[in-house]
Amino acid sequence: MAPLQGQELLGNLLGCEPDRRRRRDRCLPEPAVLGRHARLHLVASAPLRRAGLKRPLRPPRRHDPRGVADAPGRWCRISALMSDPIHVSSVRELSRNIGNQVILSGWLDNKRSSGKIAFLQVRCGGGTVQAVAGRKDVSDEAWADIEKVTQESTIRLTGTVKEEKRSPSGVEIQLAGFEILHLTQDFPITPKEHGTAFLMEHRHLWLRSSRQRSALRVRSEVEQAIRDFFYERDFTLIDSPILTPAACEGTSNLFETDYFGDKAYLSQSGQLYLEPAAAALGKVYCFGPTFRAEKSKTRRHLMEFWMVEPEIPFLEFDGLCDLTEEFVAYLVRRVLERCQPELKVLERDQSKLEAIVPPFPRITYTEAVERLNKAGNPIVWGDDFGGDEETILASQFDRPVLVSRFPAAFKAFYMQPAPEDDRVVLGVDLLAPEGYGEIIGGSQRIHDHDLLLQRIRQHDLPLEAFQWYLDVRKYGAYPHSGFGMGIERFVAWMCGLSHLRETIPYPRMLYKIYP
RNA sequence: UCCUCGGUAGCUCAGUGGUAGAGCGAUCGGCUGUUAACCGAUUGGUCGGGGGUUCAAGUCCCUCCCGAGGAGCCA
Repeated sequence: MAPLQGQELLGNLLGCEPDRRRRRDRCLPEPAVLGRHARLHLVASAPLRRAGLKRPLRPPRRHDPRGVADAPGRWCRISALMSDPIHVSSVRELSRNIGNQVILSGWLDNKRSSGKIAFLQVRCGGGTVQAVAGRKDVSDEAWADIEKVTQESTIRLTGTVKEEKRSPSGVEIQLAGFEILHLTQDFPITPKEHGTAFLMEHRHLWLRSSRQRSALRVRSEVEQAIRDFFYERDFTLIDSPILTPAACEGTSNLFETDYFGDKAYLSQSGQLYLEPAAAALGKVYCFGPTFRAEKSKTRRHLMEFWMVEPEIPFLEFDGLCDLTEEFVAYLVRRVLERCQPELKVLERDQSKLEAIVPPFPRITYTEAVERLNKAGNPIVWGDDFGGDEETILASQFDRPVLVSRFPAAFKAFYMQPAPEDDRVVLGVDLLAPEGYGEIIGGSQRIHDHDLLLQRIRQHDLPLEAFQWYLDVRKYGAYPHSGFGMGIERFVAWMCGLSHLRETIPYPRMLYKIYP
């Protein structure tokens, strides 16, 4: 129940008849949750006075910030002292405080003023609201402060909330008081344009801009949706280790660190650690940071990124493709449902996202090669796709396409060979539309001990480092499948951003680790 | 690592071998409904570093540094 504030507190408590002799009296719902700054003054109303009760009733919890008026059956009237403004910690709370006095602390986004009127754009709780002050509405001291306050200064303001069509948000605060908590000098990011190199040097301050705030809110929603998706389907979250003794897949470059005299590496995937856990707990997933020391210098790569990886026992390849499709459709729907303000700030073409509904087209690698050749791309069977190939393929569909059954030669060692043709493996990549490319890579894993051993040897991997991984095939082997999704690529797709660096608060890129 | 393009005021950028420029910001003044407010004035420079060609280099050449985009690799 939303706290009752200000004038709403005037009324009769607990389901009694409204006292119609006083216009402002109203009947409160039961139980009434009182706003933080409500001061209760309960007095016996006429029927109780007639019954002989003369002294005021004590309020249930006087000055309790979250007080509940819980005096069931009492026949009494509440009145509130209206002198204290209501503390507001986010501009989102303003729409239910129309007409009330509020007090709000935040940062000054921008200011526009003429000689005798000033408009302040105030950021509070991630959103912004316009505050307006006329010269005569505030004290001389407050007006002097309004005149000298600078962009990104910290301020505290008091005023009345009102609906106002001329305000960008439709709500406005008519200022009564204004106070500078900290006067900022020369905030580097001005309201005009800046280059990305400059903005990245000031990433810690760039976060305050509306587009960056929106992208990070979408990221937060996506991460919440991921956890909800797996929680609702009875998965257990397994936090895989970040420090690992050896390469998980052996192909990519790893960040090396010292581990008490031994070498250790930052994890590039949690999947291998998930497979033993799946034998213990059933459906599992991991979700955490991942590190690749590849010298990739493109808009689609970060050195540190977040990956979610589910692993499902007894799920075979077709079921994996179904899960991939269901997962992506769920996340897109959640973003559309809960991130409307953010998508509007980002000017995302939402019709492109609304089209992301099952079923997704599914083609094999061999079919993909044929399609590419028809489209004039000279790729031959056995080559891996590059960015161009992914874009051409994805552009042939209006929703993500699942490409499966790749040549074993360029895929990871643990992928299960296809039953009909052992030159290809049961791996699947999901290519997103609009040039966003590979979002998900998954596969059915080899569960036969001897075959996996053979693959480890073929890939020249250090056998001793994989003994524990082989144990999964030694003690109760089971078919299983899973996939990995890069959060930043997915968020970039949702937001329509061309570069991953804006989808993570502090991106780590080639040679760049500041701030 | 390779390829391409860049580096000029705090920021974004013009600049034809011949006097270093604009807009924004900042500072000062004006303006009672602004929407990246507007109007006037002021302020602001190691032209990325070094070397060379030239009477003269921001401009041409060499070299190094830094940045952006892409390739490979991948999510």
